[in-house]
Amino acid sequence: MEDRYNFSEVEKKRREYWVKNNFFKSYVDYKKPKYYVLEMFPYPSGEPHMGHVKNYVIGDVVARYKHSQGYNILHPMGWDAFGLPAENAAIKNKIHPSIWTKTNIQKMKNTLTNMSISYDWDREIATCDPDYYKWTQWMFLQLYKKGLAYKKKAVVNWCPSCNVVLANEQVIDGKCWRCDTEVVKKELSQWFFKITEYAQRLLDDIECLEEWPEKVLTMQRNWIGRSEGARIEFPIKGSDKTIPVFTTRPDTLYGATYFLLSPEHPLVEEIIKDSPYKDKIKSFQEEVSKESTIDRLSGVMEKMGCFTGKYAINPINNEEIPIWLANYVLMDYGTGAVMAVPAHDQRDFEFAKKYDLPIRIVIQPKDKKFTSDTMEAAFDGEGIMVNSGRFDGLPSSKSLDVIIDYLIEKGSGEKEVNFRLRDWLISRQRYWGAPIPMIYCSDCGMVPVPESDLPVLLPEDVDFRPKGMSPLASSKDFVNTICPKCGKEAKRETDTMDTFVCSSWYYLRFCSPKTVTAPFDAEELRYWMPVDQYIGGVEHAILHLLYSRFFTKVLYDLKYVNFKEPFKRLFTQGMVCKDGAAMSKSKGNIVNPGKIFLKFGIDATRVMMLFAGPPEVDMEWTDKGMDGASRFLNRVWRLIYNNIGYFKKPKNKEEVSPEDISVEAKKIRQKTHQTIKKVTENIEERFHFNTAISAIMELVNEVYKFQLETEEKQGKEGDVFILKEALEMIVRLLGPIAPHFSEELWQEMGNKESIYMQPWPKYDKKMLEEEEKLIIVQINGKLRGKLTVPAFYDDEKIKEEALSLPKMQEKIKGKKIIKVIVVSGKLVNIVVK
RNA sequence: GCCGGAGUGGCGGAAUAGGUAGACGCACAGGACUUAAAAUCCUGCGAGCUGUAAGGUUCGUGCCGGUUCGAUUCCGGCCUCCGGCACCA
Repeated sequence: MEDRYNFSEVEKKRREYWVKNNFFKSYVDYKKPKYYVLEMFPYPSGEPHMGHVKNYVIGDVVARYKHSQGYNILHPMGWDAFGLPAENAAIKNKIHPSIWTKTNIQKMKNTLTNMSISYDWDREIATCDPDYYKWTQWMFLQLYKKGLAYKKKAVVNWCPSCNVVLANEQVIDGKCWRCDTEVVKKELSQWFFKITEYAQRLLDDIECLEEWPEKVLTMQRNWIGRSEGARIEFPIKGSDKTIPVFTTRPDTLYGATYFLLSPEHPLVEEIIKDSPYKDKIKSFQEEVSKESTIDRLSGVMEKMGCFTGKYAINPINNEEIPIWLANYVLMDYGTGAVMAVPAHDQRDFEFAKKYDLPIRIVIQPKDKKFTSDTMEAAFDGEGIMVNSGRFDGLPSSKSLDVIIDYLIEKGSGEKEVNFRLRDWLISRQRYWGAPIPMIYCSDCGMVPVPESDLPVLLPEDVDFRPKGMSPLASSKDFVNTICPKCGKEAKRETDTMDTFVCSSWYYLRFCSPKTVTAPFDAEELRYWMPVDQYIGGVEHAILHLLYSRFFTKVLYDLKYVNFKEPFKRLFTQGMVCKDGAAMSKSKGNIVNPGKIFLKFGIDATRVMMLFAGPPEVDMEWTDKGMDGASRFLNRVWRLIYNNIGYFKKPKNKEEVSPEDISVEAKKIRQKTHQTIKKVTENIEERFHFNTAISAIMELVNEVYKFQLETEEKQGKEGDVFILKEALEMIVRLLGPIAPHFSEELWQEMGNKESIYMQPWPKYDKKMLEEEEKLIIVQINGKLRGKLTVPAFYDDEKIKEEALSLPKMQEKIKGKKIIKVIVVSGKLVNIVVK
């Protein structure tokens, strides 16, 4: 054993030792409870960055910790390998996306194996591997069979830079989630997954996700966006058509003074065909369509409208109200038509003011009275109904149901629930993805590829430069096929699937990655799923996590799985920042993990990342922090090295009598057990590795002082036993945190078996008890003194002692004691006047 | 605008069924060892006032107020920052 910690040597030695002994291989074992730890698999973009490192270190600590608690661990890793960057890099550097991707996978895998993250590499998967995407295509077919995959012509989000459509979830602030380019609208025929059919269940089952961060659940709730209300039919004057509107406020129906249509509403054409305002309306529609997505989404846009010349009839009072087009009415929410109630909706209020439309108050608050010509903003609170015919005098809160019932009776409306969630657009006009397994036959129409013909292989030899249409369309060998139904010539679908489809089920594949006859082995799935601990960045709070929940529910309905939610517990880690900003190439504040590992070692990096702060919070990377972490490891190393002799000697007796132990040693023993307790609780309950490490540091500091003392004072016979226990615990508690380091020390201490195989240490409650207690003495709530008393003292005795302190006597002299508060074993507060 | 989360020393952060604010670490300063440096070890380290010293004392957890013997923690009202959603009818 060297007198200083040679990390490069030790890390290499221990890495090889673990691999040689196959410690991280996982097998089904019904005798043991299972624990499935999963970190969100990465997109293989090249070298891993510090964010990856943080993610995998957290996962590794959890996996190793849970293993030591006797769980049978599944801890796999793979690659989310399809996607645009591969294609873009390929275009730029003229290498095939598959080569680029494979090279990157190799690079990232090298780093991860170097780090000795406890992955079972036999389970490695890559979504671009035909053995994998065969089953992604299979998933598509199951959804298709169930009517959950459909193709339709729709106005979609188009990124002009990536040359590809985007799902709603991939549009952020009107911009492409990947390249920040402003998204434009385009009408295209596209494949969708009917996630909206699961909206209610996706919302309801959020209640089951007790161990997910509240933040993520809130985001999902908002994204699903359920609102309850009514669908009300408005007849068009002079036409047999009615136009439905959706409203959450049927109670304000009497206040509807005009009617709004989205400029894209399909009925606009018909309504204006004999209108004198026809030309004006056409140019208005054109103007609105030119408004950029960003402006239209930003909410700061000026409200604009145009009268159609037609009238709608309010079904509740047969009042005729003018029909306008307005740019603030969205075609893809509700029905694309709105009853405008300016007195009780701020948007309608602004619009009415601008175009001088009537405002009619139908709900008055209890404490004041509004008048339509003096009110300065819409009143959207609850109150008493007025100007509402037979409903006058009803509280608005109660009138909701009453009015809906009345409309139902009249046949002009019904209850309705609306969701903000849209169907998931999954087709992409790009090369590097899983081909959609569909065939178009001029006779049979759209025919799914038979499951036995899967996979539909991605052709190798394709010009994949983006042209706005799928590159696969240029490959005749790919496109031309025969119809599986009639055997005639037919053409393949040339779009590929959104990569989020691939990643919506990968956690299932990890349970049996080599199964060839099915996407997963049912038996293995039953044992391993659901994922017990999922760890990743919060940026997937909606996208990936919502899609995966959707897939699981579909598979549940198809009886392929027996659980409704895939991830039992979710942990979202914070970002790694430097100089106050997230590390990014454009900011130039990237720290290369490989260089750090070479300079400081893997374990020091782990300690630094874990110690910098709670893992769910963004952390600040500092070089000084790295110095501190290596200093700590070296300090522990020296501590063990200085005392290694005790472990080499023949075995000491296991038990010692109290007389053989010095007072100082007793304190060390107490501290040791307190530390076990604290570290266990901090890891178990909230992943607060920073305080776990600080607790170990405290113990190390105390043992340092203690060993110096015993050297000089020669201690008592039993002290060696206590010292050894403390040292052993320091090493074992560091096991999951600094694995190479503690494995080496553990074996240097004479243990033959790996520290990885050791059970997690348990603390002894008896050892936590103190013989003396420190009592805080306050006067009027302010700290005025301290008192040490035997632990068995009761409140009365403690109070006496506190009051009789000379210092207290002096301070309360001449004052009146009003009362004395005693908090058992902790504090005395003397209240004086 | 709505919904979350957070504001604590020079810095990262501890401490909340209300009970010593600042654990642990970083930085800094002083000392020991050394020819010297590095490394290591020891000591100090929120601010002010006071004392030769030990100590004493006031202020201090974004701001203002409340409850309480006692508030970083609970309540009410603000301010700031971060994240999400955003003309969703």
